[in-house]
Amino acid sequence: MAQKPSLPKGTRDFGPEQMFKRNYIIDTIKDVFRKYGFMPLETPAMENLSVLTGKYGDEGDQLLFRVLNSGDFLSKVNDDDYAEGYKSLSPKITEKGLKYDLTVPFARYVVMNQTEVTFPFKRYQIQPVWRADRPQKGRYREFYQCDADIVGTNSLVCEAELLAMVQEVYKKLTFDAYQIAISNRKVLEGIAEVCGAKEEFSRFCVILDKLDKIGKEKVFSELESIGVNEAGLKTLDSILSLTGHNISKLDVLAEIFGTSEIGQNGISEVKETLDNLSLLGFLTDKVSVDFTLARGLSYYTGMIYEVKPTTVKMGTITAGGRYDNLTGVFGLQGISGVGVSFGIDRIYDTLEELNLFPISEAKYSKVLLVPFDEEAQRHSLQLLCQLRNAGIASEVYPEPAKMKKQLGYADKKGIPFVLLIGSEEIKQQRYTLKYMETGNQDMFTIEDVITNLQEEL
RNA sequence: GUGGUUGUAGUUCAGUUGGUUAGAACGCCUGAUUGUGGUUCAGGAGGUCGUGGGUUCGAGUCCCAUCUUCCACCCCA
Repeated sequence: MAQKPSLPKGTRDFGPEQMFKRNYIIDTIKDVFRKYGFMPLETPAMENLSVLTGKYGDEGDQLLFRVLNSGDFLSKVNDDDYAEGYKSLSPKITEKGLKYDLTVPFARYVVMNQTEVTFPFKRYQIQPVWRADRPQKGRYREFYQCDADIVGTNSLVCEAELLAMVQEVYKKLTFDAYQIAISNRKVLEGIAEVCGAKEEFSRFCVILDKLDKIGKEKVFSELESIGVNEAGLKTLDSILSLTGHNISKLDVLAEIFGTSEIGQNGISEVKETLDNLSLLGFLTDKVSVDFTLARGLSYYTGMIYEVKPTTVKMGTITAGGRYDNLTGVFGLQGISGVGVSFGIDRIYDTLEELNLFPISEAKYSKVLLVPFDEEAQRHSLQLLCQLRNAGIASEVYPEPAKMKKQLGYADKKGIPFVLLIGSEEIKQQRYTLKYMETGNQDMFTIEDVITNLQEEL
């Protein structure tokens, strides 16, 4: 029974062309991570749900993919569980889930291996994660994250290093049309405090973050609805109206904060991060302090940052921040971490849109051996062996098909050379090497073929 | 989770107010060309019209459900 195959919603295949480009991005990021001293880590696709739930807020819990228990998953369920609905039923039939991000599994790893890891621990991790979101532009249910985190130190040198890496990665990708927005949860808390929204901090953040999307009026009216009074809005207005250089904005904000300890604290963290970044040799003109930057999962506690393209309509392509006590929920207190996450899929779309992928679309095979008959095919395998031993990527058409077919294969696959092997060649021990682009061809011994191809490399 | 949108050949898409046998381009296969690809020419194969119901003498076309695509919201990479 033939059935049309299909993919689960929000998932994709990556064909060879796409993989070349994806690998280009991933390799570039990986190189930079390594250069900054990060070590690789991988964790399972699945985690126990106890590890995942409660770490991403209510929204996040709903977006977790749950894996149904194997076997008779109903064996532990009775009628009462069923009657009480999914909240009661769910924990009895599913105990594992697909990972939602790389940070929480990393925290789990650090806790489980705390005696082995050397702090500060710097690790990078490039793996798919899954979210049961409704797919949309630049949003998939399976997508790759590309994280680098440093845990076990409070130093703001880490923040600066991560921001430096961001700039180095995009420089290597020849992508320049982006801005890094930075802020600090403590600065936001300070703002909430002076605006009288301290009690509603998380809702305050969510609303504030929408500023560039829905505009000031709507933000203000939403803030009013959570109890921010007119004086508070006026203060906020003056903060949002701040212009000029990063440092001068921060200085004015410090005056507005007055005695708000947490706010002052946040400001000095931002300043120190910027200072460290310039000591590392990076201009801070790509970085702008943005007091409306409030996003981030609920676990961020200190510096936060996100990168957006400026000339392409695209969401955040890189984001990160500091989380003071992520390992705390797993029983390891006092470990602070800070990380950054590159969204490969969105970077891909951005580079594609701006035509920034290198033109040299890598093709693997340098030469295709084209045998005319069974005897030539046997002969070609020995030549293939010599070519490969010489380090030349080469392949043979696996059946003695018509030359038209074999040359067509080389043509479509973009293999630049073919080596024709027929009875005449075997007799002479000289083979016809043809350059596909021009159609020029000549006969050489296998040694000369190898020399010629090596010169081409 | 809310609102909208999409689905016809391998791919991109036509298909009139419901009316005979559902078309095109590209791709694929064969031949022109028994030792020469990308060009050209000739011929050919390929479709349960997303799926399941319903209305009708008759459904690719209308209705309902469901899945899928894309977009916006919530939220997020």
